[in-house]
Amino acid sequence: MNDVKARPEMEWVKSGDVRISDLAAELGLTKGTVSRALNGYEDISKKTRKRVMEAATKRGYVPTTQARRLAMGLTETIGLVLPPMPSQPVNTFISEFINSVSAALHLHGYDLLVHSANSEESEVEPYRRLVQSRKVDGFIIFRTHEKDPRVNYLLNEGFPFVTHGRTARMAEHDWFDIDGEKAFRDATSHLIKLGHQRIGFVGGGKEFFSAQLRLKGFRTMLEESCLEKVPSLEQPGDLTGQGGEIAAQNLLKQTRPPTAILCANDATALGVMKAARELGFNIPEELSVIGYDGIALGAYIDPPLTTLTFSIEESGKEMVNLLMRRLKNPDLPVISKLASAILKLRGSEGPPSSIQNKYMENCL
Amino acid sequence: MNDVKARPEMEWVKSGDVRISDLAAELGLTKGTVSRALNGYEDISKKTRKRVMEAATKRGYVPTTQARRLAMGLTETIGLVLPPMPSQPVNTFISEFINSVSAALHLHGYDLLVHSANSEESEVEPYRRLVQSRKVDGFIIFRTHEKDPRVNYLLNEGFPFVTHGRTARMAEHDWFDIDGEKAFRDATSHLIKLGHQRIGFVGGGKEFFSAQLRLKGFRTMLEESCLEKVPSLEQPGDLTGQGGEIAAQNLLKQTRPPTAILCANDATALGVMKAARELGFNIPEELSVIGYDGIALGAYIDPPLTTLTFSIEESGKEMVNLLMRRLKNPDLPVISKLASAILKLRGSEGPPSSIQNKYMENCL
DNA sequence: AAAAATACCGAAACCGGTTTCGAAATGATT
DNA sequence: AATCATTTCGAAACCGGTTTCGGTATTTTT
Repeated sequence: MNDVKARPEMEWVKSGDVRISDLAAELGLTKGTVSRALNGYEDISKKTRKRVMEAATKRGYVPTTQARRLAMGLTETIGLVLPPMPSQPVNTFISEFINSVSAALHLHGYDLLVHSANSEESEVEPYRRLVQSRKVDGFIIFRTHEKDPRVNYLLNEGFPFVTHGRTARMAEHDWFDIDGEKAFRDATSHLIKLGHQRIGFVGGGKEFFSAQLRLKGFRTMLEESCLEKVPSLEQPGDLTGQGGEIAAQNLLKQTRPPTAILCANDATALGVMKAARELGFNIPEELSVIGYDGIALGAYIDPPLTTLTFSIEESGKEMVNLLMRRLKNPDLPVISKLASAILKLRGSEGPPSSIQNKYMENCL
Repeated sequence: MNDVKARPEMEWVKSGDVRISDLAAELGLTKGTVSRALNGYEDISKKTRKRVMEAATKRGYVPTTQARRLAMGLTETIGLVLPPMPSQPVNTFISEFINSVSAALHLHGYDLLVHSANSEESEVEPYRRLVQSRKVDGFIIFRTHEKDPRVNYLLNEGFPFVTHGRTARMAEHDWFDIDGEKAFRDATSHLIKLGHQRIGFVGGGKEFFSAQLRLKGFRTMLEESCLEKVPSLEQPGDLTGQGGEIAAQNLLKQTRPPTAILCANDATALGVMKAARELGFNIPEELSVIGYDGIALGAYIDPPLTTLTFSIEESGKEMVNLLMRRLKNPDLPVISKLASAILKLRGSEGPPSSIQNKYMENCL
């Protein structure tokens, strides 16, 4: 890229053209010495170090990452595999999550490698490839299943990772999770205090462990409040808007439809609201709806969606902390962190139109 | 990692433990020969090649990516820098986009490095770092500005990249874009045919080039239809829900409010709808609203949001194609691809309540 | 059967850094 | 001033591959 024409006299710092050997030659030193000077080794005189540093900044020297990493035997890269998303409606979570993870990693000098999963191959295949080709030092995994093949594979391989969400083997790996059980106890309690007696639940499929915990919280609170558990009021879902629609139809077409519906995530809640509208249920007068995720967009719909929300940024940061700790010392005991979601009231819930029974504080 | 205790007799294929030198020693060959055998060089006998290949698969040999890339002088990695997203409501676009780009890159053997931008530093800083440390071979850039510092930097540096969106210097770099001008001509035409005479426009800030083109399409169609251009009906926005709210208030509180509002994206449209509800405008009877982006979630609100939509997957794929071409041959002439958005009618628009003037096909 | 051509593989340099080890130069000690 | 301890740097190996070059061994040609 050298122009034949003479350029005006200016610092022509075309970045990326100076290697450590160039610097060494220019300074009359060896590569090794320059490297040690730049990396703060103690066996370099202040004078030499100063000379090297100045030359480095003057020439705009930046070490080639690939070479440094090869020499040091690490990739300084963390892998994140996106789940196949066939027309997932509201995956606003993912981009925010990626953003926060990436930012947190950057503070530690790590890069984020985002890989997409091919829905035709096994779920672990992308992980296997990344491990075998040694492209990453560890993984961030989210949307865990109770029996998660990815977790099984990595545990077996002894490869570092942190999950967002618990698994059946959570005692064997670091994890971060939101206390969905408590969140749904809170939400259920809130509805009961408003006077609801028949509360529906639309969960994620049972493959997602988190969805089960949310269901558990729902049931627990029902029991504590002496409300009978009605199986037909618990509908499965697939965490999509469409899943919410179908589930809501099943719920609302019953002879005694629920007066409130708890949803395992916001996308589901949007589907529920849509179906409710189409069936002529006014929200929140005739039907209360509560979601989970806290997507910002929920504030813009009518009525604004009451939801359980948590800090995605904090999630990313915490997970990165756990992972960095693990990378520094693989033999440390497993730790985990459970954060809590808070109920953000926005208006899609309220007292039932006809309060059948008075709310009872203590049940005996 | 050798256990002292004897293990049962099984193929102990712990992946990632075999190097090319191990293979070579095992076969009585040199590294170079093994490498050439594996990479299909012609100067290897069929017999030797077979022997090498079999040993490789048997031992589960996979070349270490870092070493290969260092030797070959390329990173096989593309960078994508996320814009700072301070509570952006609807960024579902981003995750889908990342997903499709990542998948497309994978087909070419490339990885995607996702970097987050720190809002405190200059917009080009992340790019500069990635270029200088030679972490990537090229960039995918989106949300371009008319005068885009990132584009300026990379062009000056001679570094490969493709943009999603045009810029002032679009003749100098490859780009992919949606024909927003045409899209908004179509949408405007649709509204006019429905009988609307006073149409509002909520644009993105003028820093986004695409927003300007959309505005241009809007104006063009107004002119072609002999509708006067009313400056007060053109409101700026910032592509967020909140921006939409503010803009809608400015529009709807006027003495002669518009009967329809075109929005530069769906997030804005949601804000507009929220403000309209609060001001007592029924949609679509008293106010038509049209968005742009085609976020899946728009189908779940009430009324479902009519929007201009395009294939994000195709966008990602096309951009990757452009970039791969550029990497293979940096000296090829600049090319670009313009895709079109289609108007997806979902119900948030309709004829105005009172048709003031009859729609005129030709204006003379 | 000798010469020329070809097939096949080893040797070594290279990519751009890091890190260990030892030697020379400097300073401190007696 | 001779001895020992420190400071400071050079030399070389190494990370794990790729690629060029040249030299045998094997065929093919005459």
